[in-house]
Amino acid sequence: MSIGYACLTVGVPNTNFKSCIMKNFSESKLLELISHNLNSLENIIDYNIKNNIKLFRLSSDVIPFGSSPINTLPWWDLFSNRFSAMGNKVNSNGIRISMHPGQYTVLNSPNEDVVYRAIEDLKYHNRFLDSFDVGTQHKIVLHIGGIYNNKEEAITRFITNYYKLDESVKSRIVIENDDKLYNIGDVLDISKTIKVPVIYDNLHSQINPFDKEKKDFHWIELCRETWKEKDGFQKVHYSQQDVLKRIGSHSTTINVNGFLDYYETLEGRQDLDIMLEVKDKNLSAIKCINCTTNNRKISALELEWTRYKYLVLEKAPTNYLQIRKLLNDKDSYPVISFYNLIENALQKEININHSINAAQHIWGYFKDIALEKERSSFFKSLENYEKGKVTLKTIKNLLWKLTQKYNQTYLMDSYYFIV
DNA sequence: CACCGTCAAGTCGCA
DNA sequence: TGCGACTTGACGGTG
Repeated sequence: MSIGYACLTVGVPNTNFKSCIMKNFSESKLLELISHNLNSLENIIDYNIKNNIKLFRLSSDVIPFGSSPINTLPWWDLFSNRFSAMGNKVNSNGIRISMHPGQYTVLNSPNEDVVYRAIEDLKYHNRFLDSFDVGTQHKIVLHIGGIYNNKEEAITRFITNYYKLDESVKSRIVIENDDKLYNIGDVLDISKTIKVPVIYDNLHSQINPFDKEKKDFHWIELCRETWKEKDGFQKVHYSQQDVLKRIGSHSTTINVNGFLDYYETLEGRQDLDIMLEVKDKNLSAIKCINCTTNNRKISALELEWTRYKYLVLEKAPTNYLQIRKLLNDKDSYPVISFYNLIENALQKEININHSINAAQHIWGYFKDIALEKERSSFFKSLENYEKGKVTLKTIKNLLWKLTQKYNQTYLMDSYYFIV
């Protein structure tokens, strides 16, 4: 079983993607953007390898205007060396990649033009994955599309248009239930005709159920039948509702207790990959991996603690002390209590005294090496923050600059700087 | 450097 | 029939 995350990272330097608006489009601009984005993508892959994350969705935005007629660059050729290098890393580390065109790629539209663009977009996604030289278990996830006042016809159109796709594109397509129009029953039905694997999304099914009496595992077992040998392990999407936001909004982080409730219903099945859809991305991936791994070593939690500790200290000093105590027994693996305390701390409102205390802790790394003007600048900012003149972000930016300047590797990976 | 409107895509609900 | 909402992260212009 692999657990992974989608497209972007949180708190990993040099992993951002750039784009431009059509108005500023030019070939040289495009070359520059692609080159930058491929660097970022390789950094993400390196990060995933280092953190033992074996499942990752590639962003569609790596090649700006990837399927647009304005992009006539043979990027797969121009950057073939870069793709090979990344492909080797993916293959040799047993990483499974995937892509997921957005909600605007609609294969079943009654508008021919829209369908044409959808087909072009799927070709782009397939070409992108092909550039890594990976097999057909590396999938392209697609929703069914719109209804246009006649669901039956819309489904027929989806099937007809699916058959128009190239064999190589079809070999990667998998279909997913959505939160509005096509529930898991609909998607499984479509799969019966076109024999395409089905991804079960738990949150979509909760919002748009076929039969709300049926549990997640029921659907996962039915979907399992749609995955063949050449498709690799069955994949599912897992996410939780953000309680403060609109129905369907993904949560900030994956709540460990909720995830484990779900995980336990899977009856120990290991031939299943779980793609998390969550705002804190890689952070939740590491969390869920640590919660489900058979390799229960406290060193994994200690490593996590180096990343979370100042954020916890800033939000909840009590939790900070509790976690330190929790990690004292080196033969234990108190993973659930550990993440419960972290999640609890991060939910708390910022308290000005606690945040000043945490900033001073970080300052401790620099107090003996910083220049006098850096010292005065820090304390001046701290004073201004206390008076409400500047935000905490200013303080953190200042400390982040010092972290980089003085190469404080221990602080480099700290989530403290992700405001 | 912080802030915020804009961009890009297609569908659907509502005047 | 046409317009606004929906979604997302980055752009790009302003202060």
